[in-house]
Amino acid sequence: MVHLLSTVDIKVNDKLFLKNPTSSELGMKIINVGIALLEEIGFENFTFKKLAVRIETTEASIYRYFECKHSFLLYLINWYWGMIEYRLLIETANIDDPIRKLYNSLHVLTSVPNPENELVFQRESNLKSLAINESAKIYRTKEVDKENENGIYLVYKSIVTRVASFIQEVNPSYPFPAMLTSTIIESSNHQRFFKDHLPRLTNTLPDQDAFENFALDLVNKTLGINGTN
Amino acid sequence: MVHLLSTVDIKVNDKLFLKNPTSSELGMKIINVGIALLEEIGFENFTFKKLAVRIETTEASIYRYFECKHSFLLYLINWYWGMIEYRLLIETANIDDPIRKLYNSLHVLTSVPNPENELVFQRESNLKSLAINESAKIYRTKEVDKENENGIYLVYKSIVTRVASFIQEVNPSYPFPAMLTSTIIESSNHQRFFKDHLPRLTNTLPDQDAFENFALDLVNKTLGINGTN
DNA sequence: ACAGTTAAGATAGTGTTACTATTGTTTTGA
DNA sequence: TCAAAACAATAGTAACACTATCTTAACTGT
Repeated sequence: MVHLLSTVDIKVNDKLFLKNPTSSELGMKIINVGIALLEEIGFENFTFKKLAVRIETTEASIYRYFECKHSFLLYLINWYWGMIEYRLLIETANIDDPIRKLYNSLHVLTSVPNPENELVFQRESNLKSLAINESAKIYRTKEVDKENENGIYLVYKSIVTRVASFIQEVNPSYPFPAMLTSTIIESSNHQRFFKDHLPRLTNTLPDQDAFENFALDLVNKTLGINGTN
Repeated sequence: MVHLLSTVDIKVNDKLFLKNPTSSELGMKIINVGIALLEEIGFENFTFKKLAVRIETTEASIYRYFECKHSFLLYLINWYWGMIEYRLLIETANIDDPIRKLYNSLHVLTSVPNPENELVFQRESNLKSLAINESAKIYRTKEVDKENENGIYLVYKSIVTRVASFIQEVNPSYPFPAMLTSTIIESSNHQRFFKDHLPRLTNTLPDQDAFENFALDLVNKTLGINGTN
């Protein structure tokens, strides 16, 4: 057993790998250097060959861990979702006020973690970038239904279901809790992408995280919460 | 000159093609059969070779029109955006009430056109499917900044700016008009995708278009519109 | 200490993708 | 009717996405 990615172990659906990468040094290198390489050149230009060169191993060795680069990305995004779910659990534990639970959840879903500040998970901010830049590509494929049957999206669905249940506690008559939740998750990612690349599609506020404010305002007004944050 | 895609001609940024496909029979075949093939096998599995076989021409001939399959998809999505902008223009012309303009805009952005009902544009519903399934992939790449410099996203930005201006007419103090608009556009696409493939991420209403209702509710409450639709 | 297993490295090979280049034939429009 | 453009036919290349095989290194249990 080697040094882990973090103090808490995130379980990832075992259909996403051929051999568990957290079980070996090479596996960990694939993950860590893989995240960096994906960030650097993007999913389209990413190949196992390039990754193999960078970590001084061979394509064949990487293929012993992952079936293809699509599975690899799915694995990493699943890891990211697992992390979000874990943080959601912590940040809403022992809180009774449903509005507070919802606010804390929103923060977990929409904030960008500070790299200096990664207490529980290493590479949390790198995985966030990955989610912002690449996550939209993973399920918009012809294979989504098959993957879904294999349980690949369970964690994502569980996150949405959990936050949707907080929304229903806050406002039991609101008819679109899951839609609102998944819209905020997806929107968080693409608005952050827009901010960096297509700023006319978004709005910024001086010295503030505009998206967090946007999402909070949206939720408050949509659910009829009139308290001050 | 051959039979056009529609009665109104949509101008698409000429950096997206090498030779204008609307100017020839073969070009039109590439577009029409290309849309169908993309719908059938998805962007990942789509190749110019496969398209060439289906329309009984050669790869080389298709390459005379488009640089690569990414440009081809961008071209089609730009066509879609052009169509949306045109419909936006029509549906808000000669209307003074800003709320009505906004409602009509929302309908243009979020509704799925009936294939029987394509008055102005052929393939409008096919292009809508294409937008739902593939549009999220086009700008999440390392080339987005270069493309943006070439004006590829001008039409999308123009759509957002236009609807954002209606939002500001309705509620001048709302601080996130562009964010709200682009969130609704993107959300419309991914919620429709979720509905078909990952239904637990969304909500459905019996006998109604849940997303249109969700978006309308969102806008009404966010902007403080309290009239009945 | 040694045999057995497993992981990884090294190397090679295959079919497909994403193009580019060339040459010859047909179309068309001035 | 003649010149240019468009298209078809064919060939070729480098990279990509794998798969297979063989060897060496490392660790495991008795």
